Amino acid sequence: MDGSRAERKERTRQAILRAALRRLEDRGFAALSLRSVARDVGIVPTAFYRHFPDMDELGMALVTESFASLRVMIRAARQESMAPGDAIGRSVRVVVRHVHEHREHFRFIARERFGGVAALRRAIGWELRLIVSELATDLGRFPYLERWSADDLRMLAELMVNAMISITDAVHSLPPGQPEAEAEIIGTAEKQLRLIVLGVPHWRGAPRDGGAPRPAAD
Amino acid sequence: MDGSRAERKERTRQAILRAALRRLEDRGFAALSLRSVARDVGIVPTAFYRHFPDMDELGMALVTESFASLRVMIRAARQESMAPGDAIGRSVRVVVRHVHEHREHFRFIARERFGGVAALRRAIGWELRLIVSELATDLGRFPYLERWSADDLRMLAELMVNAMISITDAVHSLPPGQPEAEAEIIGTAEKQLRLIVLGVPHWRGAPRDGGAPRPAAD
DNA sequence: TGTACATCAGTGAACGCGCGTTCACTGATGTAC
DNA sequence: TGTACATCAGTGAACGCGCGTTCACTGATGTAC
Repeated sequence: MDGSRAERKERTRQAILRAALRRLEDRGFAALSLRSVARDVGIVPTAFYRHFPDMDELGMALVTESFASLRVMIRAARQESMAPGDAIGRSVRVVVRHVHEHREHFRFIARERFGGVAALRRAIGWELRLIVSELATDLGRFPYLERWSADDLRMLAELMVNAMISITDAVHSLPPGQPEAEAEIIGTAEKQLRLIVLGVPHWRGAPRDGGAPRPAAD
Repeated sequence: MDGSRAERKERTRQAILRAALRRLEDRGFAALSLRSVARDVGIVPTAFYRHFPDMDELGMALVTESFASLRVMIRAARQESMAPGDAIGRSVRVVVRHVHEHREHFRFIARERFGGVAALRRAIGWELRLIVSELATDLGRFPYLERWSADDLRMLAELMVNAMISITDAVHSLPPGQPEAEAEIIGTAEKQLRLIVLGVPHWRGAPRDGGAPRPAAD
């Protein structure tokens, strides 16, 4: 056991976060007990209080950590989408890779987004709305989208974020080590995003680019 | 207390389901206790076992009931979508109305879809996949879509179901009695579905209808 | 460098509580004759 | 229609268990002089 007292304390704190995420593999946060976390870390239950005032604060720390992870992914996906070529395909693969590498973070967000703890639902909802706003701003720089209203950009961003969320759900709901099932998920996700993008030039008939008729399918 | 013994038993069973859904307003199913349900119903905890072998079976009964409710909604939305005129708008409004009238069922599905109980996650996932399949079949009858592959129809159905699910999430995450916030949700949902549909005639350039260029926005 | 004191991460006993489940029971309803 | 017996929804006491939280503590690390 080396390191200063502060370093060792930080290490225990990290161990608590790791143990909690591991325990959350098959249970919701509401069903996670302080004692089970302490047991996994190898400390006595009362030592938990040296790091968090209660379980709710542990939950909030997990939200913070999980969204830090999500934002790393978004930054990577954004870079892929700005390079020329198959932007959608590369973005989707970035998402899938990150979901694999940080399964626990994404599962935590997915599960607690509508989970049993109101404080976590609120915090996660807030963060997701922020991400939608940021994507809406980004989208405003793409062809056809420069003249869209802020509202419509948000609408589109929301649609895309929802599509991405359902990819992450699909990815971590399949058992590990099924490359062909995963390839299918990736394929479907790409198609969905392509279909959405396909509608963009025809939105409200704004751009004068050939005047395809509005579909009769509505 | 009238009715036959069987009728009274059925009434208690219904009371248990009602009490459970009421308790699930602010908690996940994993955090729902047998004793709290019994307390609400007004029976002794042990009487619960006359109706369900354990809490898991109560959960499965709630899945069955909630999806019966969901299917009523789908049938209504399908009817709206076949009448001429603003099919999307009317379908969305049907969804929103049903979500209001059966808040508890929809919240249950939303929360337990990724919730802490594996058996419920599996059952709900199965039912949702079934619904996607049925919608895919339905969609195959619309203009432009007759010649889509089964895979692509499923992809589109999934996208639409996800969009609808996020409507229901949005609806029951807002406090009751906010007509203007709700109108905005409805508006956004309609736009999202319209945008998706707008891409349909241009998918893979299949139909020869004017040959709009593929968008550069990918 | 050495000593005296302060800090504080982790300990361990103890508490009261709500939980799921068991068991033998009660007494109203249902059925066979 | 009346009687004797069977069924079974609901009762109430009891159990052992894991939980969150309190408290006074220990002893290694850190700091002031």
